Amino acid sequence: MSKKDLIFKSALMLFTTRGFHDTPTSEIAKQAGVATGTLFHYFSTKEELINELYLECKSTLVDKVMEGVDPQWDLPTRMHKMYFNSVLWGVEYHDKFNFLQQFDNSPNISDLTREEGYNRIKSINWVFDEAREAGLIRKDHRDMLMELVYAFIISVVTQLIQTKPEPKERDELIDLSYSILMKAFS
Amino acid sequence: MSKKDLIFKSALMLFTTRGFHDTPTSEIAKQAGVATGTLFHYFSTKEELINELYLECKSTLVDKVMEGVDPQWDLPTRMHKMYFNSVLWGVEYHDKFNFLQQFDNSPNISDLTREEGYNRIKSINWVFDEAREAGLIRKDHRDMLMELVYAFIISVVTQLIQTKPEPKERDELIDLSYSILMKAFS
DNA sequence: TCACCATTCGACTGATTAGTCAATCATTTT
DNA sequence: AAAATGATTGACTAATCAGTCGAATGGTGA
Repeated sequence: MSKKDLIFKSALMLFTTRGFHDTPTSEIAKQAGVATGTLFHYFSTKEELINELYLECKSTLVDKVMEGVDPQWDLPTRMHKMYFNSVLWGVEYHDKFNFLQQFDNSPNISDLTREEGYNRIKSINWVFDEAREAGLIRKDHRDMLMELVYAFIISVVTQLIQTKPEPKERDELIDLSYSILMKAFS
Repeated sequence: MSKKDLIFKSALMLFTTRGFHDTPTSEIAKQAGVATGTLFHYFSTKEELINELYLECKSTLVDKVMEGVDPQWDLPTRMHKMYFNSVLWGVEYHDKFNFLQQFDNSPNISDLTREEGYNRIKSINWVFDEAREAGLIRKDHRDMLMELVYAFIISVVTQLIQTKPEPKERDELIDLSYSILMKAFS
């Protein structure tokens, strides 16, 4: 693992457990096994570090959600796969999941970064609009419904992290929650 | 307004906009119009200040959610009223709403305070147990429903704060989200 | 061999911060 | 009116932190 990645990993862990301003750069460097000078060689400020970390998380999010999704598939199949991937991402990368939950609306992330982050996950939102057009979910109040769908996913992930079921039962729960989602939002 | 309340008010604003560790006590005192010594006369440490602030927020939360809820009403009526009150609380007191969202899981709040905060909102959680007893939801879904309700409330409040609709449309949106929520669990 | 540059190091600095303290000021009690 | 209690002040200090800098290292190509 490169020094840069070691710094990312260390910062991710420390920022989520101690918060941004209560995590000294010296501690990030120490946990990463590098000198502070090295940290500032890769990231000119602590702010830049957290902003890049934020984008890195958003990128792996969209990668995982889109993984194995064939554009040729019909809409319901793609939606189901993406929903499944979303929840699995939250469970498998729950350190990144936590980080995004904590810092998505934090003042440490610049407006520019937030905008760039929004661009990176745009492709996920497209399918939502497609589903509305196709009449799979109700048409009114687009933005609020989207928020509610995300809220739904977040609570499923939180629940799975707390109960830690076996893979088989876990997958069944995700499928169950998906059918509930589709029923509730149609 | 007492000096203590002025300090509370100033700290609430600064903690939510700048974060705990990026808010100097000197700045809290300045915005409150008092000397730093006065702040430390009322709160022996900065930690104590945020912990007391946390409990204060929890208390006004439970007051608002339970406002006008008659124990004589049947369960669905009470649940609907409480859901409505929760969202309205988030909109009306959105500084406190933001604060709790940011600091509910922050390491700055001590375990003792969190426990005390949990005690204060206990009466809200009872209604979930009641719903389970009454067979309104499946027994193993209690925690899941709770997570989902909280996640829903957060996204509805966030949405309402962003779009600032008229009271009539606002109430419609709250009811829409509530009906989706209920559909998910029926 | 040597020049070059990216990488790495960690001691160091200037700035900032939480909390102290000794001194007033205000109010109530005796 | 004297004494006591509590509220308020802000200059001060010891500690901490983000970011700097000059030196050391090692790889690459001429």
